[in-house]
Amino acid sequence: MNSRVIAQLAGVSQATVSRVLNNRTNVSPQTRERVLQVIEALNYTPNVLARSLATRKTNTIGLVVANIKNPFFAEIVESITNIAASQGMNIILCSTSQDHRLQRQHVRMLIEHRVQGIIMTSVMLDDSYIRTLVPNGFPVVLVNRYLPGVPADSVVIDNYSGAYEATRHFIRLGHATVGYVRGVRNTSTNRDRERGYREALNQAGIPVRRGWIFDGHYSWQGGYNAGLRFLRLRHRPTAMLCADDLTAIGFIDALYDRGLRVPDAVAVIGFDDVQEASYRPIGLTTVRQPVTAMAEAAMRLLLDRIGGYCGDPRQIVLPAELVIRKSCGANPLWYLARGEETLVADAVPVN
Amino acid sequence: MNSRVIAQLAGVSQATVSRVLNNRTNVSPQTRERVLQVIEALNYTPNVLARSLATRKTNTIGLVVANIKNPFFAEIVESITNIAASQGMNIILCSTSQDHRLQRQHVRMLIEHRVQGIIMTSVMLDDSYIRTLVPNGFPVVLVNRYLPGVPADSVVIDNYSGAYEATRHFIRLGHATVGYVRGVRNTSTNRDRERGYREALNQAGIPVRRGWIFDGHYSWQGGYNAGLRFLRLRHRPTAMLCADDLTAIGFIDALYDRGLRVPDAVAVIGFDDVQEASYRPIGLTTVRQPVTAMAEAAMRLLLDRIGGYCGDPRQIVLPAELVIRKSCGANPLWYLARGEETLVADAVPVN
DNA sequence: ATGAAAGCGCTAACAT
DNA sequence: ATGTTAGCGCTTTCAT
Repeated sequence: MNSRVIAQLAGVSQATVSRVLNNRTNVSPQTRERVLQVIEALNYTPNVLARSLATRKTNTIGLVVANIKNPFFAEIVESITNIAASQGMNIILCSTSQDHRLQRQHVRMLIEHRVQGIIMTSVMLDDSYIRTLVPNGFPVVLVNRYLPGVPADSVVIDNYSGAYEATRHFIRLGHATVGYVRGVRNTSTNRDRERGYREALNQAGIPVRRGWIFDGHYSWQGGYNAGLRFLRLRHRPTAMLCADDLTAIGFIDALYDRGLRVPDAVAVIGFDDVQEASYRPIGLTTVRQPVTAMAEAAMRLLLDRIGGYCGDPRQIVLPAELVIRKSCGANPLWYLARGEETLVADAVPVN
Repeated sequence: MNSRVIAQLAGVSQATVSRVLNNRTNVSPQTRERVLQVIEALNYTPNVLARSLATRKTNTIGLVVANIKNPFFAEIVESITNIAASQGMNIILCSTSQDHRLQRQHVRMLIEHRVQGIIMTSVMLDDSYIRTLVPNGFPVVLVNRYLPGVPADSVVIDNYSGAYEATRHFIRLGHATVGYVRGVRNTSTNRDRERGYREALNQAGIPVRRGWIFDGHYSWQGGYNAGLRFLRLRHRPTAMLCADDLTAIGFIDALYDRGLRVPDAVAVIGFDDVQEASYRPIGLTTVRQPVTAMAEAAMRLLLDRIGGYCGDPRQIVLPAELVIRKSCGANPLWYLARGEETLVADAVPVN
């Protein structure tokens, strides 16, 4: 069913139906009423595809994430879909499973769908094909991970400082041996975090030991495997920084399965501050990413571009914040003794 | 840019370009090659909207979930988008935040986009407007929650039995006092689970006490609040069934904040078996929903409908499975003594 | 205030 | 094997 049959039944031209649908003013109240009644009676719904074809606007944006099951991405998706909905924008969601080919395919699909812009949360450092989109003026915003050398808008937190501070925190707590579990290696996030970790050790005059850096993949399983390898170490570090919270939890679980507890056996800090980190039995100290603020910033950048803004790329870097819980072994008294405020998280919500 | 300019530059008709694009056989290799080269050179991408308009097929399906941040839904989204991608289908995702109006609005939007079918994971019992879609022959599949009286395809687990068995398990472990934290009340899932809980107590001759049933909303916060109210009880039950895992974790966290530990203070069982339930420090006993199987079944039903199948609605009910961890206070020895296999979950993954 | 007509970029007969 | 033509269901001038 289409607007033409509505027109016929209402005894008007199809153009008039279109005017009613779009709330144009130049249509008499009686006519409008009549048209609306027919629409109602037939339960007619306009075809957005045809409209988009005619207007060359789809009001749709593409959202590409690595893995929706990672709660960090789930939170981003939630925030962005909410903002989009409130702006009358629709979202086409793609999950790439950290797969280059798949991601490229998805981007292609999005462009075929004539989305008005794309938000990508999961670019890898060698996804340089993105570079070809941007110079064409196609609106792209990178969130969470960025692409050095690619002139695209981006929103990230200061991962370097986040990791640096987390490692510093370990050192101040008295740890002279600190390890690291990596995330996906060819991502800006992992690169910056690993750099922050190394730099903090260097500046403290603590050598970085290769054997204390484990591979991971921003996943529970990656952290678990790292934990198993950690356990086989002759000399274990007393503290471990993990590339994200999921990794940290996997790491903790591996120790747990062998009867070791955190922070007694090892101190652990993660990255993201997903809700799981705050679950009390876990109590993960972590570097928070302000997801909502990131999503808002990303949507603002993207909508600016869609609105025609074509200035230089803007890079938004939000601050990282260390959220102290129990997994780092910090004791509130320790902070008190040093005259610092306790940074302890999770005030008890009252109803 | 459109296929017409490709045609011009390649010196062929636009119909031929279309043939190349659709891999039709009736086009000479040389022509095809020439066209492909122009396409490549101009980096041309066909317009799916126009194609859909012409073919009346969008290859797109709508997916409506309550809340992507709930890992159970995240897993459903992940599974369904993967299956869809493998079938060349695209997904438009909507998150309703348990809001009737919003959900209705989203469904309308999906129909405007001419999706070829809709998968809904979050219908509420009074979402009877769905009823109007189905008789029109529009493909709709309900997953997780169903709508009694609405003749739509659906995929659920046997929530009644799941809750019944979980409660039975408590009773067999010696608990004579068992409480329940609800999910969203006007959902089939909560209704069936609550019924299973009540029935198990009834059949054991244990009275159901109103004060031991708390409201929740399938959320951490709901569980946490229930936990706080639980703590104010004069006579507390010794075991609590929770409507989902998130609720259970919130409940556990509330107790934890007051210094009580699970299962020492109370035994707890959840529902879903999301990954969080298996995190070792939590170790939540729970009723598993086989998410992947549910997603596959749902997609199969939907694709059948899209393919033209128009038989009677099919209701698929998958079995629920109790996954034993430590939060219910079960001890492997206990099972051993009774000559039962231990059902304990989470075999240690080795790399 | 309303209608007629020309597109939007594609597919799908129908011709040749 | 290729071209011509008529839509798909809208929006948008341009008339009236």
